Amino acid sequence: MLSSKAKYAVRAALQVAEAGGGSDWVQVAEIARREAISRKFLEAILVRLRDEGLLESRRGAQGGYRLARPAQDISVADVIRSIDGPLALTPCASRTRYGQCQDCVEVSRCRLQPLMQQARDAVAEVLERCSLATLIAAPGTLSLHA
Amino acid sequence: MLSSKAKYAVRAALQVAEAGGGSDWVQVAEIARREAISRKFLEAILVRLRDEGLLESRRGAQGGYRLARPAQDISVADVIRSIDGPLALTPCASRTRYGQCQDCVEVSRCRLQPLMQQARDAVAEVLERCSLATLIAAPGTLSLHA
DNA sequence: CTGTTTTCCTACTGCTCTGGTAGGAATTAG
DNA sequence: CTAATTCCTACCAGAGCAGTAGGAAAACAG
Repeated sequence: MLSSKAKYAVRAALQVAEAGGGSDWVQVAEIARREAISRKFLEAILVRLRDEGLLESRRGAQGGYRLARPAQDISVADVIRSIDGPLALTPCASRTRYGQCQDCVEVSRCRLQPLMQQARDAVAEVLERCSLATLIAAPGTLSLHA
Repeated sequence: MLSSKAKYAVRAALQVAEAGGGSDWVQVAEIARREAISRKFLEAILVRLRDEGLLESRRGAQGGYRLARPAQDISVADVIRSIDGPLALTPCASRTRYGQCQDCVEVSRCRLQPLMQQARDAVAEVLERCSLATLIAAPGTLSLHA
């Protein structure tokens, strides 16, 4: 399950992407209002997305956030990973942050790992293919390749 | 990420399936030894799998656990869901335990839900297709349809 | 240069979940 | 009856989650 932080993050990223084609600065308070999220809580989320290189920020009056890259170059997977970490079900199946499972005796002989990698590939395929632009463009197109 | 409980559960289920073709009673202590899991901890896991209908148990001397169904009729998804709950990334995308997300304002207009369902379908496809029998049979066959 | 807007940083809190541990009751085989 | 084994209840420490609070730092407007 995703954390609510991650869900908020995707929604917030969509708001940023939509405002002025993603090139205008959008304020936290504005996003918070539109998505009905606590402003303070949202702040922490956006700072994280900025630290991960998905957003840019500017302080002060008329400041705010905007996308660091075009909307079609930011996938939903990027956003989720920035907040919740790897998509994989086990550390040993993660490509972005591979690590050995502590409870696994020997990775090379693990019977689950190949399966876990398949599962990771399957979910990554879906979430990496879908960019913020895709999500904005058409609610209809998504169901097409389902 | 899976809990370590869920990973132990899959390994334990494999041990049960392997012993005597799944029809003999296997003791907790035996599984704990072979998989290097705390016996008491494993007990809780197996009780859960039994409650969910995947295993049968018998108390007393010569007691233990065995599969409630043939190994090819128990999927890895079944085991994982028994311990960790739904595979879906959001409640609103779960088929086995559908529920509305609290933080979601209106489900019918949620822009994430279709995508989350795709992700769920993708991971479920992999984990439901793979049974305990599949995992036991061949480490090689798995990588074939990757 | 002053005030206003807005992000940014640090710290705190209450709650639930995770990963166990402990002790003993109930049941079954021999 | 005795030994083996599951089953039940309770407990515990640490981590993570979902926020909340207060103010410092920066940028712009005038």
